[in-house]
Amino acid sequence: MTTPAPVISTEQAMLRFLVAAKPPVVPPASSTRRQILETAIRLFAEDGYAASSMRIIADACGIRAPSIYEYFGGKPELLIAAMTEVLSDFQAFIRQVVDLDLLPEQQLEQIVRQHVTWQVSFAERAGAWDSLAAAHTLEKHLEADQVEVFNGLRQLYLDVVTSLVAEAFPGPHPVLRSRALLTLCDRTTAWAESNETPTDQLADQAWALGSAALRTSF
Amino acid sequence: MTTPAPVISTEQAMLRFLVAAKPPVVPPASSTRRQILETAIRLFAEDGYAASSMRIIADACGIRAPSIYEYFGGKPELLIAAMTEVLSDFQAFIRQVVDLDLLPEQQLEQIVRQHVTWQVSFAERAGAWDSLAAAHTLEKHLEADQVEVFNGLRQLYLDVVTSLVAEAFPGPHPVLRSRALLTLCDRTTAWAESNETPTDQLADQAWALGSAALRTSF
DNA sequence: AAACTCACCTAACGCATGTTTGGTGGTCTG
DNA sequence: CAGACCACCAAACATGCGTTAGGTGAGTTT
Repeated sequence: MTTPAPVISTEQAMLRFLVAAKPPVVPPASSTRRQILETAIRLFAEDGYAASSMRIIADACGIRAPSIYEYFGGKPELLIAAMTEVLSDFQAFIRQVVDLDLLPEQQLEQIVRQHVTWQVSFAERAGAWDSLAAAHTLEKHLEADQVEVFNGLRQLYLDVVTSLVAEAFPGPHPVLRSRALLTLCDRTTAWAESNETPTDQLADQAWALGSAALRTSF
Repeated sequence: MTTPAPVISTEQAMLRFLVAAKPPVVPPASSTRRQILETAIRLFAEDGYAASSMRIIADACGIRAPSIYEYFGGKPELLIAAMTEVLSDFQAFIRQVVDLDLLPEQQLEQIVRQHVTWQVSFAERAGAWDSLAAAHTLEKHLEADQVEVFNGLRQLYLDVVTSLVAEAFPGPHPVLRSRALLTLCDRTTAWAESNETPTDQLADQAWALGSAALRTSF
């Protein structure tokens, strides 16, 4: 299942990541469609796929279930659209701070801070404490080939982070250390001792914990 | 929702944790009951609550759905039994290495290693990559008061770890740093670059990453 | 041997689900 | 003003769900 994970060059990883920015295939254009999508994102993340029936999603939008079929082919398709929307949004947000001219450690810090910032906004958008755990749960309901598409997109991001970690914090197990760093980014929001902790402070904490852990020698 | 999290003394936290070891209220005694319980643990963790119907669970045990009602009052009760079993098993396993005479840092290392070891065995038992994420998803299907019971038990463990962290690695935000440490314990298994990585090595990695992060100064 | 217990079963219940059919009313367009 | 289009809907469908009722047959007890 897992390969020995060759670490590609930072430049190559970043270029691949940047190039994956495609305009959405179907422009939204309809506000009802948009509302259904946002509601689905929130309910799927909060309550899970099975617990969010088409009727419940529709009611939350002020419409009836059959109307959803005007915009989406069915429930699985709605799930794919919701997950695609979230993943694309995340990667576009990260792309804003990708800069080939930054030093590796500075680039890594920028990405960590942007990641934490996005996570805070996702928690507000979807009411979910952990976007990655939610995604993993939801993927149980998808076909294997669709899961591969999402994993491929995530891998582009993981490659960027891994190559930066390997450059900025040389040492063994760069993949494992990258995953640890990204988990800190995903979860720091949920660990906050108060809901009013400012985002900047959460980003500080994630980077402090993460950069310390990255200096680990095994 | 969250209090300023007073850190209680290590001794007090450990005693509370140890004292919570009660014999199960209902002795299993029946092998069919045991098989249903283990199957439910696996399917709930792998596929989720809604996707694991009574018929599917029963079929996996070689019986028919109504027979489950000979041993459990219903599906929610089966879920509670499954989660109680897993949480009790985990805490009993941790209890084996709780030792009031150890130095805080040594005690913490023992607990981290035991935690990682348990996580590996849980992954084999239930096919799930993250017991805590699975638990959080499943708790959506429980009544609030039952969730509180589980949270109370988890808090006993978190208190032990937090007090040890505060003693062994003095600094601000002991609760946040403890949660980060425990997340490393939960997830290191899933990050392994191969499924054949020996448990000892996973424990090494978790403790290396964790103890490095704990030295963080904010 | 009769009575009882036990583990399990088949059949069926009411209900919620995803989805399809066949509209309805309003707004543009000729 | 007729007709096309659009966004939406009520009603119905087959299916699968958790659960209950009632029964069967083997093993034990009296």
